[in-house]
Amino acid sequence: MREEILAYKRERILEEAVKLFYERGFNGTTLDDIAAELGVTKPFIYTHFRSKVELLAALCRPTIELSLAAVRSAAEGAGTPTERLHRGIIDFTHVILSKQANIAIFFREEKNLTKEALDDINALRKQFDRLLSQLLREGVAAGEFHLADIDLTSLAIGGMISWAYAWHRPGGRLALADLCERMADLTLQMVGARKITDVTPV
Amino acid sequence: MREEILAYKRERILEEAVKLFYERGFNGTTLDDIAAELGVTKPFIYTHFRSKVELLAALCRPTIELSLAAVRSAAEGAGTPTERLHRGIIDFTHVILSKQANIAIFFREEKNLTKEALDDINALRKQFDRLLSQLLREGVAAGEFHLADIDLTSLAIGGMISWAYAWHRPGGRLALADLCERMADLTLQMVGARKITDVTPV
DNA sequence: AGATCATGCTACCCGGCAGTAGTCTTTCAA
DNA sequence: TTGAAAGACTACTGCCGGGTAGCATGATCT
Repeated sequence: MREEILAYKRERILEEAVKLFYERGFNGTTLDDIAAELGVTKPFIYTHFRSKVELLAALCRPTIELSLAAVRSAAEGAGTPTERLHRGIIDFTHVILSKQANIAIFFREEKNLTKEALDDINALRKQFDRLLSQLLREGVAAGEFHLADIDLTSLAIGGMISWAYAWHRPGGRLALADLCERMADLTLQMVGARKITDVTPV
Repeated sequence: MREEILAYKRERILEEAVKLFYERGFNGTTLDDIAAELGVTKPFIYTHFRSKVELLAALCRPTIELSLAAVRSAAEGAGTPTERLHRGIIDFTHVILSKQANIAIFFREEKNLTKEALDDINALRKQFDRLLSQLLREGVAAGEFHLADIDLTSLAIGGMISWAYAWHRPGGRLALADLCERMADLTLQMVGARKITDVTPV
């Protein structure tokens, strides 16, 4: 109970910090701004986070973890490489778009993280890249994908999806789920796979 | 002569600013740092730029202009849509990679620009997107490209290439020209075109 | 009721840095 | 050789904002 309340306060601070860092940038936001938005004062924040940069790390890392978890569960799951890639990209895109602000903040503000926090997160990103490359390799081995350069393609896919944080507008032309689906279709086309809908109609 | 020297000094300042902003971030770099790197003092910089953010704008805008010019000249040039897209992506990728630091700075630090400067640059980006979409549309009309969603694909391509600023390491596995070529090939595969090398061998 | 503890606030410090005022030096013209 | 103008430097100012010390308030326990 005591713990839950503490965790809730922490979440509220993070929520508001994400909103303001996203709108005004990390350096354009003061702790007083965040506190004011929450209807509290600056020292209150310091009872939950040791510093402003710790706050930044706390709102970046879990989001990168989610991205990694999305591709991991798809890559290590069942199905053909095509099916797994499709699933992985849908889930990954979903993370990027539903955590759009966190992702944007991470990419923009990584220079503000401590070296330790950044190394830590970059280790996760490295795992992400390895998993994706490995999945592409399996697809090529299975004759499902047709690629000239696996590692480059992996980076290209990662970039194409990550970049969605920059242009996505919630409430735009496409619903979130549709958008994820289309990004996955584009990805399959890019790796030279037949569309999954041709293989296993849903 | 007088003018040329002035322009040269301006360029040197920008050069050093790009280097430091790229390494340490805009807010992590002081004007004293830049001045020290140049072997001059802070007021010297103020004889060439009115403020720190003007310096930032001065190093972002021309790079975005180059990107736009790259796709424009390819899109409005001669050749089939496939050839033009291929050329455009090669040139665009080349801009992104040869101006990697400037691009990185722009995407990371745009929140630090004045509203006017940002609107100005975003107008260029809008033109970029329109040109790319238009080129894709022509390719579809000509039966060369096979796309479910032209606008989305245009964003995806733009993102995939732009993102290269985040992973490219000069002196890496591939030479710059090869990298550009492969990104263009990936793009063609993504839009469902036959590789240009199948069409017009070089 | 009084003691204790948790919780959040008021009020402050202080360092860093963008931007400036005014001086010195160098150059060049007459 | 002197005067003026340009160009760059020294030496400041002022403020913003991260971080903290210590106080007030109110709940809980005895």
